[in-house]
Amino acid sequence: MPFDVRAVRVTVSAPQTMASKTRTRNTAPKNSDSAHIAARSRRQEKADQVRLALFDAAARVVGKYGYAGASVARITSLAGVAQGTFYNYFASRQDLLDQLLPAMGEEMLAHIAAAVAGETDELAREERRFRAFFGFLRKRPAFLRILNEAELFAPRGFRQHFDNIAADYRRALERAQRRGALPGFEPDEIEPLVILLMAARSYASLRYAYGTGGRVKAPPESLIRAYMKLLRYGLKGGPA
Amino acid sequence: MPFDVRAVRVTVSAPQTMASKTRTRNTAPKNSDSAHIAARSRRQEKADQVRLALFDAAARVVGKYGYAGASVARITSLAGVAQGTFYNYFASRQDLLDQLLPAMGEEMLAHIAAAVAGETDELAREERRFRAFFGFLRKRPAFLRILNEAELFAPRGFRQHFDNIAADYRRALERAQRRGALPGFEPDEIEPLVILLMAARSYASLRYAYGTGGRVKAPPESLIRAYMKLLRYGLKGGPA
Amino acid sequence: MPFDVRAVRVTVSAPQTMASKTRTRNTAPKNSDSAHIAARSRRQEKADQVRLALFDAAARVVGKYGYAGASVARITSLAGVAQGTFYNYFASRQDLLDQLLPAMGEEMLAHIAAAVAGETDELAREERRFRAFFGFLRKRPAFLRILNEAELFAPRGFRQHFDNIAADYRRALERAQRRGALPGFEPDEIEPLVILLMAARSYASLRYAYGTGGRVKAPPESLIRAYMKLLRYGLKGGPA
Amino acid sequence: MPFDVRAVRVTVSAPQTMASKTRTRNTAPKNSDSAHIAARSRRQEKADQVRLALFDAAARVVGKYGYAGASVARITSLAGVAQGTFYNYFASRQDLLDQLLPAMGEEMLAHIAAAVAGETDELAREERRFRAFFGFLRKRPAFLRILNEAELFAPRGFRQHFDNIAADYRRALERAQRRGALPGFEPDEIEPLVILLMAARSYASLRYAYGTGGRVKAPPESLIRAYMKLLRYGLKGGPA
DNA sequence: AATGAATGAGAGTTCATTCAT
DNA sequence: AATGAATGAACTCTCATTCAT
Repeated sequence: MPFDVRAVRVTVSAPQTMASKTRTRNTAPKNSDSAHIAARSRRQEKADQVRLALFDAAARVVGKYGYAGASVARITSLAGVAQGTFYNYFASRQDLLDQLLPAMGEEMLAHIAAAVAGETDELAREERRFRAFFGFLRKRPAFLRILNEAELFAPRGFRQHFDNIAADYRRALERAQRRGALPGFEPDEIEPLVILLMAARSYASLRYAYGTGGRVKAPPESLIRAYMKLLRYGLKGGPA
Repeated sequence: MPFDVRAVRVTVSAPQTMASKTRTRNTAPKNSDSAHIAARSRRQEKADQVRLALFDAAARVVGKYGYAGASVARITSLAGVAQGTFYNYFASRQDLLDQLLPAMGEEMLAHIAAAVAGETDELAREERRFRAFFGFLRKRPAFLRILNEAELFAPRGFRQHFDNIAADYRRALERAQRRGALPGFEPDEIEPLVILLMAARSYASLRYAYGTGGRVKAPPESLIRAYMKLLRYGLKGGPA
Repeated sequence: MPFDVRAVRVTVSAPQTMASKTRTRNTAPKNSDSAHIAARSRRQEKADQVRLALFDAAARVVGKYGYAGASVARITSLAGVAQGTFYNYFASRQDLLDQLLPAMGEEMLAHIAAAVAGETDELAREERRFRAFFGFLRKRPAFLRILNEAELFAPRGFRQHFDNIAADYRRALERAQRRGALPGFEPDEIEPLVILLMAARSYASLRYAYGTGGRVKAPPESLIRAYMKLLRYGLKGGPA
Repeated sequence: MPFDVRAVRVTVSAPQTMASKTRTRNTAPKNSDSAHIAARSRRQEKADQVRLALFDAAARVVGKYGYAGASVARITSLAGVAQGTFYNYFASRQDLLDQLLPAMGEEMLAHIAAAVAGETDELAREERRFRAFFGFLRKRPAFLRILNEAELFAPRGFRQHFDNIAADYRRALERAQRRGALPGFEPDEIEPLVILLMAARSYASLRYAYGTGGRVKAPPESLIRAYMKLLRYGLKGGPA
């Protein structure tokens, strides 16, 4: 299944204006009769397709070979364009690599938000988040590796993603706290808490989600039970 | 401060038999008069020194430049031997890299065990473990980076270390359970629990320990408070 | 200040017929009612504008980045047209590059001729030429670099310019000789003499005119004094 | 005819310590028994050969194709070594390219000094220098192109060479002045004079020495006559 | 006539490993 | 056992030119 265009659009547009040269080329359109406009938009469409093809190819390649194995040659070959074409869309290999995670991260956020909707109990919400995270991994198997390697190979992208997710998580916990959940935590403990919850997801995915041949496994129920007991009762794991 | 020889010895022997050709050279003793034995052991000693110098150099280099920057040239140069000499001691660059983490991991385990000794309350023990982990990072600053990058650059070593630590942790929790702590967890939830606790350490170190210029920062007390509240009361963070 | 249109026109026409496909398009007039003629000339005017914009942009770019940095992309971008448009006006990048120096050279010739006008003493004329050369460099800073790099990057253009300048110089010296100056030189020594005088200008500009940031410095008076002493008295530098 | 080893040695050693990594590698010789010493010096000899082969190949390649055509691939292929070997001897392509001209320049200086030796009349000395310059071009045909292109493609090397030559020339003229020649020139006019004389050589070589197929032509006698008349009598070319 | 995306050959450089000495 | 020079495959990136629109 290829990339979701919309999700990509949203996030990618931001770094584009900062670091890459795409979309807003410094072309001075001299002419505006309708034929030209039509031609331009047709070209724009084509360009979007190519850009997406590169994006998608990169995600697959990183998913399969890791960032280290994601050479421009492999990516363009999979996308079906010449190597040089790559540089019409991205300033550098790193530029694309850094866009990968934030783009998919947005998609993940949306996926999780949808899963949580309607649930009001905070612990139940967290369980849904946790499950939805793994659900997303199965939907986008490449994401598992992209996420886990980005810290080292796409640090800018990782930081951006991390901050995105952490901010989102933080807002959620703060809302919960205002509703009376999490009564025991001080304000300066919310961020550490966020880190710990993100850690759980990440490490659990590392341990339980990697299947063979790029496949992503569903986590065992024991993991989810343990996670929920920890959140509900702490280390003792049960009431009293 | 260079590597602790003993710690290295212990752990290294394991991967050696798997992947490297060191230590157990097939130097069949052809002669056994004492002069020869003395000569051989002197040679052996020299060899151990070189081996250790390479090990130590590798740890420093990875600590400073990361695995990706740990070229054989840099390691041998720091160790003061020729590049070719490297291959008399390790089968490949990867071979050494994979030995790095398990060796230091043993040291870490010892460090933590010492910190926990004498404490009987399980939650207090865990707090000591958590603090001792960060204490070890400060004692061996290179370990922070070695640990966090090993998963990608030294997967065999990472797995071995991971299993070591997890097994140790598991034994600790099982003992605790037998003593009546952790009453709420089923046997098959112990391993997930171990993962979650390891995750906390690792992610927290990622977020809070990296200082500038290879320095390692002490974690904020708010992190430790949040961690302990989570373990004591779960997500609600306090009693009732 | 942009290019002087007239100067360009004059010179450019020559290489055009050799190497480029411009100006003399094979647009056979199929119809000759005045409306068509007017339309055509309007189009012609537009085309000349584009052509000139490219020319001007190229001169600026070479002046700033050198021939090596004068990519078609940079030139067209500065000229405000698409890359492809370039090839409607010039057969190749090299084609334009080779036209640059001869065009500016004509302008230089005119500049120097104006400076010399009215002076009859040959040595005084040469001093005026020498000074006017540097004056022109300050007027058209880009020329300095264009001239000095053309030999390597636009050899055809350089040769053409060189021959232009040398022929002009030669005519001047021959006229001077007919008026009784330069009595000691044989006819076959005039050309070498021209070379030597051109060498002086060029090397002096190389050594003394390059300022920082594309600025052009005025040469020191000691240079001009030394030059004039050499021409007046030879290597001994003074009478007796 | 390959490079003159001695000439190369002398000059190259200087930039080596500054910019390249050759010769003085950071190897810690741990052992000093005579076998090792012998082995080392044999290796050193071999290394010198390779270095020289690369140097020589580079000179030939630049002489034939120019600096722009002097790719590492071409140089190593002509030298008969692998591309990677190049980087055992030079920090970069540019590093070697910048060493080319100074090395040959030293040789040129020696050549000219030999030609001038014994002559006391300054004008006669200058004629010998002028002729010897062209003589050297014929002896080392590659030098012509190396010299003329270095300014643009090996600016560091050019500057070094230029300063070398200019300093040498300057010393010669100052000596001459102390002996009573050049009475008309002020001290601050010596440097401009040096520039003008170097200009003459260089431009004359540009105009008269380039033959077909890398051959170097002898300059016409008319050039030398014109040069000497200019130096003897100034622009009037003859007495009175 | 104008556009601008696509092309692909070729560039310099790195580095783990080998191997003759 | 130690050496360190040689290797060569693989990498990222540039840019003049083409051509469908």
